[in-house]
Amino acid sequence: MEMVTDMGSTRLYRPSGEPGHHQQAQRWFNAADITVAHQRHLLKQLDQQRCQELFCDCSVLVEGQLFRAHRNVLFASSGYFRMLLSPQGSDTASATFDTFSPDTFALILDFIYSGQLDLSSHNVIEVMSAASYLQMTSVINHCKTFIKSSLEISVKEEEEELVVERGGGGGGGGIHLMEAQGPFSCGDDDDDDDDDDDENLSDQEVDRPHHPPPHLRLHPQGAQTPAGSVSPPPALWTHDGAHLTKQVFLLKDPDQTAPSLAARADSGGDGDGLSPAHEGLEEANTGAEDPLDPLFTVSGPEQRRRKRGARRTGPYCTRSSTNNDPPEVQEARSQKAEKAEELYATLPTIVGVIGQFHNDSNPTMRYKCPFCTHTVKRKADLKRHLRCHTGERPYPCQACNKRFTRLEHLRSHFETIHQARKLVCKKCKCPLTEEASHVVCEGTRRYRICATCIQEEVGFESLPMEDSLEGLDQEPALLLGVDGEEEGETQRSWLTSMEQEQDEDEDNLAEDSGTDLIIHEVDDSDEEVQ
DNA sequence: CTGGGGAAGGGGCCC
DNA sequence: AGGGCCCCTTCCCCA
Repeated sequence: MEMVTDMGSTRLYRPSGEPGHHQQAQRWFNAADITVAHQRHLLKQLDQQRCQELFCDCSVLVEGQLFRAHRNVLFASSGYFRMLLSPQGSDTASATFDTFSPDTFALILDFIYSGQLDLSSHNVIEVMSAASYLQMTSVINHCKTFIKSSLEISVKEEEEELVVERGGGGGGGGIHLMEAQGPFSCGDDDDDDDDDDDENLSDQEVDRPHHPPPHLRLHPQGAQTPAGSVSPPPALWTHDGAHLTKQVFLLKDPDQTAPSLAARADSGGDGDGLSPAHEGLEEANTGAEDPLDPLFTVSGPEQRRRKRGARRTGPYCTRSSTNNDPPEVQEARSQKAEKAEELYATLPTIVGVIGQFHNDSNPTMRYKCPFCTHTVKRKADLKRHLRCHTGERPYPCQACNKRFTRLEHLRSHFETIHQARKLVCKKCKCPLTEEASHVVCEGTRRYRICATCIQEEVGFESLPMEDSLEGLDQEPALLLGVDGEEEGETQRSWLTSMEQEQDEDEDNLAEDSGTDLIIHEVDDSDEEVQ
C-alpha cells in the first residue's frame, strides 16, 4: 500500500501493485475514515463490555454507588487514575470519591466510553470540578467552552469587530453555537498537553457544535448576537504541573480533601455542594425575577438591596445604567448583565479552588478563574475579576455615560473628569487651591486652571468671572475651545466657579448637591432616574 | 517616532 | 461579602 496524496489531514491510499488507472480510483479509500470507524467500533465494544460488566477490573465507589469499569480505560483517560492505578498493582483496583456525585461521575464515565459529554447548566460546574479532580483536561476544556458558548463570555469588542471584518458576521460562529442541538461533544481543541484523553476522537465528533442548554438562552433572539460571540479557544486552563501534583496529593490523602469540602461549605453557606449555583439558576428560571421589574437587572446583592429599599451607594452616579442609550444598547446591556448575573449565580463551590501548599502541610485554598489562569483568595475577588471576562460594567457615569467595572473607578473618574478635584492647573500644572483656581467646563469635563493661564489663553478682561456669570442657562460662550468630547456630551463650554456649577449641574448631570453627584439606584430598564 | 503624563483597569488586602 | 484604599500596569493622547 502506498500513500498517494495528502488532502489536508486526510490521506488517500490505494492498494500497492495495482495500476493507477482512473477506473481504479474507486478502490481508493480514506484511511482516516477507517481509523475513525475502527475507533468508534472499539469504543462501542468497550462500552458494551462495561454495561455488561465484562472484564471490568476496576471498581469506583462514588458516595456509596458502585461503578464498574476497565482500569486500562480509566488509566488512559484520567491523570488521577494514572496515578492511582499503577501497572504493577493488584488485579483489581478500587477508588472511592465523596467529592462529587454519582451522577457526575456517571457523566464522566459515559464520556470516557463514548466521547459524549452530556452537559447542562446544572451539571457543568460540578462536571468541571470533578474533571479537575480527575485531571481530565479535555473535559475541563469542554466544560469551559460550554460555559463560554452558553454565556457568551469574553466577547470583547475587538473580537466582534474582527469576526465582522472576517466575514460580515461570520454566519456560523455564535449563531451556530446557539442553535446547535445534540449532546455536548468532545474535541481536543487545545488539549495539547500530556493529557491526551480524547485525541483519538473522530473529527466529526470534534467538530460537532457545542450548544447551550435552552434554559440558558435567556434571550432566544440571542442568535442575533454578533458572530463575535464565538468564544475563543479556552487556551488558558493551564494545569501547571505544580497545581495538578498538589491536587493529586489532595485526592490521595482523604484527610486532605477537607479544604475542598470546607471550601464548599464556606462558599455554599449550607455546605450543599452546588446548591447555591442551582439556586441561582432556578431563581432566574422560575420567573421570580421579572426582567421587566426595575429591580431586576442588577447583580444579586445589589438586587436584594433594592428590594429592601433603594439605597444610595455613594455620591457619584447610578448603579447600572443611564437611560440615554438606544433601546438596542440597553437591551444588549441587559442581556450582558443577566448573563453575568447567571455566571455569578453559578460561581462554583469547588471549581477554581486549588490547593497551594506551604511546607506540604498548610493548604491555602484559592479560587481559580475558569476563564484564565488567575487565582484569588476570596470568592468576592473572583467575582470582581470575572467582570473583566463578562464585560459587565455596572457603574455608569451619569455625566458622560462611560461605564466602569467598579464603583471606585467610577468615583475616581468622576472626581477627576467631572468634578475637577485635582487641585492643579491644567495648563501649567502648578498647584492650586480651591479658592485660587477657576473651574473650566468643557461639556461635562471640568478642570482647574489658574488665573495666569486664563489670562494667557483668552485675556483676563474677556473672562466672565464668578460674579459676572449670572445664570448658566444663558450658556456663556466660552472660552478655551471645545475639543472632541466624550460620547453624549454637549458641545457647550463655559467657565464657571464651583458654586455656579451647582446651578447648572441639574441640567447637565443627574443630580448634584454641592460638588457631588448623588447616586440613584436605577437599572437598565426604561425607568426614569428617581 | 518617541517619551511623558493622564486616565483607566486590575490585583491585593484591609475594614 | 461588599466597599474602599493603595499600588501597579496598560493604554492613549499629545507635544
